[in-house]
Amino acid sequence: MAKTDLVEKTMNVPYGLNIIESCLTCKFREDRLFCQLSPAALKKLSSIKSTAMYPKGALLFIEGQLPRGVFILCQGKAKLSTSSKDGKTIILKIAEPGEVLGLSATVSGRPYEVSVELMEPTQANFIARDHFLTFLRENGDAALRVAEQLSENYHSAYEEIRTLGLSASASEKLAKLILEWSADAGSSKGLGNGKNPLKLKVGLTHEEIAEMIGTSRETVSRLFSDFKKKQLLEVKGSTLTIRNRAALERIIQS
Amino acid sequence: MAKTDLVEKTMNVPYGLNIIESCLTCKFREDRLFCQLSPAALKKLSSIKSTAMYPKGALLFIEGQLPRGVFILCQGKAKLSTSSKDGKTIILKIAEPGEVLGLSATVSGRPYEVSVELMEPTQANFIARDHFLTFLRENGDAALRVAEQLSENYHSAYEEIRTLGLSASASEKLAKLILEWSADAGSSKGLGNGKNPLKLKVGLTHEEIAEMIGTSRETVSRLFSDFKKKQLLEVKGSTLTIRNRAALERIIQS
DNA sequence: ACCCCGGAGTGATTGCGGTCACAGGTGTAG
DNA sequence: CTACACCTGTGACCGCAATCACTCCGGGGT
Repeated sequence: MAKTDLVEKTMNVPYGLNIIESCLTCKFREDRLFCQLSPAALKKLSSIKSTAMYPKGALLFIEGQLPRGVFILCQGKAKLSTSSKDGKTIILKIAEPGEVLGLSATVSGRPYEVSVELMEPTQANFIARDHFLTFLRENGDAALRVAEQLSENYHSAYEEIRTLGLSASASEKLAKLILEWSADAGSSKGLGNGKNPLKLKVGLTHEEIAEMIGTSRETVSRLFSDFKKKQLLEVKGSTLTIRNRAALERIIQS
Repeated sequence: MAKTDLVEKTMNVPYGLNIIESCLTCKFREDRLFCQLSPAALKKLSSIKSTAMYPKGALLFIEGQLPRGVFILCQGKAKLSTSSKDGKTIILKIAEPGEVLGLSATVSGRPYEVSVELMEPTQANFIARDHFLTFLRENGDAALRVAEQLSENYHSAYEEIRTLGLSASASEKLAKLILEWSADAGSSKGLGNGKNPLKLKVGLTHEEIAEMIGTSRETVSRLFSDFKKKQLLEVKGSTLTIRNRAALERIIQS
């Protein structure tokens, strides 16, 4: 494909990324949205998508814009956020490679509800809205997969509502977030207790963490101090070590 | 169960409802999920659905249950809520006739994330999960409509996140809710200002309103007093009259 | 008629966490 | 190496709203 050639030529060492050459050999294909489609459908899909590289900090789209289409993250993380006029911001989620962004807006035609900012240099596929919709109309199985994805999106939004609405204290919310992280990372059994400390990398500032749990930066700082004092965890640089997971779970409580 | 017996026995004049005989003549068909399907698809659809009547207070399903299928409200309102172990409850939305409930859980196979309690005697259609899924697989256009519905669900969850996470004060949230109500009701232009008071029926207790905006019952009471004192609105029985919509909008502000 | 119960209004008290204000710390670009 | 920008940690203060504890009201049920 000409497009890919172009990419190769102009971006030999784009932003220090190794480019994923083809969707067919992409390691994320298996566990994501468009796995198990018919070969014909897959072919059609790759004919309407275009790949591009973006630098760290780039904005794929901004809340309120009319939906141009969907983006699929090949590699790199992205921050989905929304903010009010008075500058307050919520981070709804950190998207990982393989995720489809802008799906609900593209399907419904409503404006994008979040802004997407890349946290690292990123390779992403783009599919324009009209192409995407006609593709879905012609491929019922793909439409069903999209429905599943949307269900998942809804579910995570729902979880966010629960934390925001049901948890009394800020410490509760922070504990919840940390446990979520640890589940994503070493999902392997009972780490994080006593003799089995669980380490994880946190690439977020306190400010950003605050925006994720709907509190202030200072409160996050104080809570981390607290948790450290209580021996629940340790922080060295960007590495967080969970020392007493049980106690964290107890904070979320009852 | 005794409850079901009661339902069967009293079915003749179920709960003072006029039964909607057929989906084909239902006035909600036009503007809802499965409009504009092919006649064949519509026929199939009505062959797999079953209609039932429920008393006020009935629970269609409960959060955490495995998804049995979807419910479509023919008439009557329902309260979608979720709650934590310690008894705190959030109401996510009040569903109106025509809405499809349990969609995301049914599509994804995840447990229902909310509980649905009927606020009035209600007629509803039920479609079992497996029937529904095979129907979707065989009708691509229906799958796409489902995707649209899910987008909408996501969108309203997203709005909830914004109010919960971005609004500073409780008054802001209440003002927002009231304006939402007024938009649903007399969407007609600039009512609710000065000489054009906009009346609307509120069938909710202060307790329930509190659960919708994530605050306490007492605070809702106090806020209503406040708003009345400031001439923004009046309350008589279950009728709420908006006197100064502009001021309400100013509360949401900046 | 009565009671009774669920809802509504209101005061007093208290504490969590937001905000302001600074003082270190760390990294990186010049 | 220095400088500047951006993080992090902490103290002081103070306001909103949760909570507790009542009273009052109205509509059913018996």
